Amino acid sequence: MDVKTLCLGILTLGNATGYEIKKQFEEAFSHFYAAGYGSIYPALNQLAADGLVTFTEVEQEKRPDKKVYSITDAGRRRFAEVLAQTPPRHRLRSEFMVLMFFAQMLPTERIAEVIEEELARNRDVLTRIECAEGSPEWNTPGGRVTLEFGRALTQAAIDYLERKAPVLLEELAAPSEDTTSLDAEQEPEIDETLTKNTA
Amino acid sequence: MDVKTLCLGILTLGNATGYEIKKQFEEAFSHFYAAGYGSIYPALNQLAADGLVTFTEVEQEKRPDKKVYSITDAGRRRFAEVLAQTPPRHRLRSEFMVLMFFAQMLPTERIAEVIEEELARNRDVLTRIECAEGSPEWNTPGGRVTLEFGRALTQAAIDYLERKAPVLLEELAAPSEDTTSLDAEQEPEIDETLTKNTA
DNA sequence: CGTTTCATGTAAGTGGTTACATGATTTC
DNA sequence: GAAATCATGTAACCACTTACATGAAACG
Repeated sequence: MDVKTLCLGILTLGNATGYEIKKQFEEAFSHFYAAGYGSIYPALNQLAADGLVTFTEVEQEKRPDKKVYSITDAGRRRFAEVLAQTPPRHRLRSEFMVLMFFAQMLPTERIAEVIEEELARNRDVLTRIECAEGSPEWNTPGGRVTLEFGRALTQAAIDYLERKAPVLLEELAAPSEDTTSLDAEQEPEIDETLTKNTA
Repeated sequence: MDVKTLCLGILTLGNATGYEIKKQFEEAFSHFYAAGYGSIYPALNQLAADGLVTFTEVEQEKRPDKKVYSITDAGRRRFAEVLAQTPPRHRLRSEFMVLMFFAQMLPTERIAEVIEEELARNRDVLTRIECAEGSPEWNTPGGRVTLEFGRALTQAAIDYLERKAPVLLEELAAPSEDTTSLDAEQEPEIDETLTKNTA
């Protein structure tokens, strides 16, 4: 599913400008789908060219002019069609996790900093979700589920990081002390090769 | 961070072929970074051209020939550099969540199916993580953290979906019965417009 | 006997990011 | 006086996805 389709979906909920659509993304979707102006505005132009949305130019005093977009019947039909045949993918791309994986290659303070940043980001997501939960706008069955689901995941992340960050930092500071495995004594390095070929 | 850098990182752990690198991705990284052959093989060719890895062609009987890649000193240095200046991003793109959000627009059985699929996927991720946790290969401070963190998030997702899926399906089947808000009586539809302009 | 495993690649297409461009108004 | 808000866009670039191509052997 692309940004074009998502814009269509948001316009299903009511008329909006490109700028407002971006805000909708940030308010309720930011924890599972990001989109910037660089993809939203071209998407809207394309949708208009395809007759899936229409717009009215509104002149304003003291504010830049704006285009208020509405979804057309064709647009509604198209959205329903696309939605019906969208496979429910769920992909994470996390440089944070990569940094954690290769934690030994970075200074321990840097890791501490990175974890702190990630915690801050998660707390931020959480407040944004709780704020959206308070607004009546997202109080639909689907809206509630996505917000609650987002909250559950974000809370789990915060809990884990708060609990385990100190342990990791300790391990990194003192690599010889192994706090979890008592039987593995002095395993110095991973073997030179990962190829376990029987040939 | 791109696939090229990730390949370099994996080769930090030991020599491997492109095929094996893909397997490493699947075993330990799949829950936070995906990569297919279509990005791995070109990445390795580029890395070799840049002198960051070398390879030996190994002829095999009964198996296709293969190229075993090793990271060079320049490659190690480059990886450390890139890692040190990688911002810890963490982005989710979830069509599953989009489907949940627009659940009212789909048949209830389809939603049930989608949730079941997502649960199955999560259980799959969980077993893959638990399998990796059993193997000594990922028993490093960083390896443990990424696996445990992945497990925490996946478990939270499973818990939430198992707990709340029946509630959602009930709400969708009987839209008039509102199980959560007792004060909101007969709010029929979201307002025609999302524009809350004061002008 | 069908599927998975091993093994490497290419080529076209897509879709999104980043940076740039502009500028008045309101809030802190 | 600085920063955020409102408001819309373009253009170059980049990285990844998907589909295609090939083929023997082992496993169930």
